[in-house]
Amino acid sequence: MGVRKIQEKGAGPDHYLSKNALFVLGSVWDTLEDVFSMHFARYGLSWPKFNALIHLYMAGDRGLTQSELGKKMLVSRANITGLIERLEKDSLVIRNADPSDKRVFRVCLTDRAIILMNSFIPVHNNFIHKIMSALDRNEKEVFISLLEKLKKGLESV
Amino acid sequence: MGVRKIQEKGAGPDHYLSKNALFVLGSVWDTLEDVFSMHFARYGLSWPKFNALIHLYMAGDRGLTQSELGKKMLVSRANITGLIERLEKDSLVIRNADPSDKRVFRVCLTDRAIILMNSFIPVHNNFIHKIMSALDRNEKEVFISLLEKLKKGLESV
DNA sequence: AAATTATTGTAAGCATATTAACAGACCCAG
DNA sequence: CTGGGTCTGTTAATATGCTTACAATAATTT
Repeated sequence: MGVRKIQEKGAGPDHYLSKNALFVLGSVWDTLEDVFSMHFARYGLSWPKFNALIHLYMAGDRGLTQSELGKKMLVSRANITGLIERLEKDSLVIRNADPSDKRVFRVCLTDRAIILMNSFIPVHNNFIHKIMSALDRNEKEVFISLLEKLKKGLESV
Repeated sequence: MGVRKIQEKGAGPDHYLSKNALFVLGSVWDTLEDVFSMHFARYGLSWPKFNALIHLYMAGDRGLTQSELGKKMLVSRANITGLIERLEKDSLVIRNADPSDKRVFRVCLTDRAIILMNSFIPVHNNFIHKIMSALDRNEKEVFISLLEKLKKGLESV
């Protein structure tokens, strides 16, 4: 049997499994995902689906190509294929062939999606507002600045 | 064509796609996932794999049942089945039948895994220390307290 | 002891992500 | 105007998560 090292109190391998900022951040993120997931589910949506829809909503009637959508959502084209398929199955988007470029589809919201978003967006804004009301204006600013500091540090690792 | 509402500046649907604390939090989390993913990959690991291994490392020679591991990792038993299969394929864990309960396997680290963890854990500690050095001691405390405040708010939604 | 309830690990089906490889269509250079 | 490089969307394989359902085994209740 191999010998497990680093067993001292306070320096043990579990010291980053609790009281650590990254651990707390992870647990907040998990909770956030759960809470948002339920919130979106009440409207038949998911986080990625909402993300796609809001970008398409803002893009207007011309819609977006799958590539454009991928860039905005920061995911690969390969993901978009499946996501759009699922949204199509929900009758929330349609893929229109672009007459000027036979490679691309312009993805557009259906009327059903626009109606959904028109009612969901205010609900979503309230939801976010309610969550963020846990922090006052000053705390929010401090929080954002600390996050940005951490992110800058991350990017230089 | 449906009509898109809420297009006013400052109240438009994109105001929570930037400058918002949750948006910044999400983008930090994304970066964190990328950075950690590369870090783990250098040792042939992933975040979930490391997570399982560190819990097993701390559990000692008796190992953990898949259920116990799931509880510690906060994921369902169904996930553990696949994760353990993949770790078994990497020769990092073995599943020993428990003589006193025919339902369960006790999952244990192989010598290979213990050697790997003995060399990885210090590297990992340094890595986390380096990332967190973006914030000084006071900032870390403030950061954690804000995260916890936010989480408490989240749990009451 | 027998019947009911609970727990364990697995499996199937889905959603979301990744990467790598591909065919088709475009564009620019010569 | 033809070739070579580039871009687009798709596909396949994999990793990770979820839920639901199931069979085997344990534990508890009666």
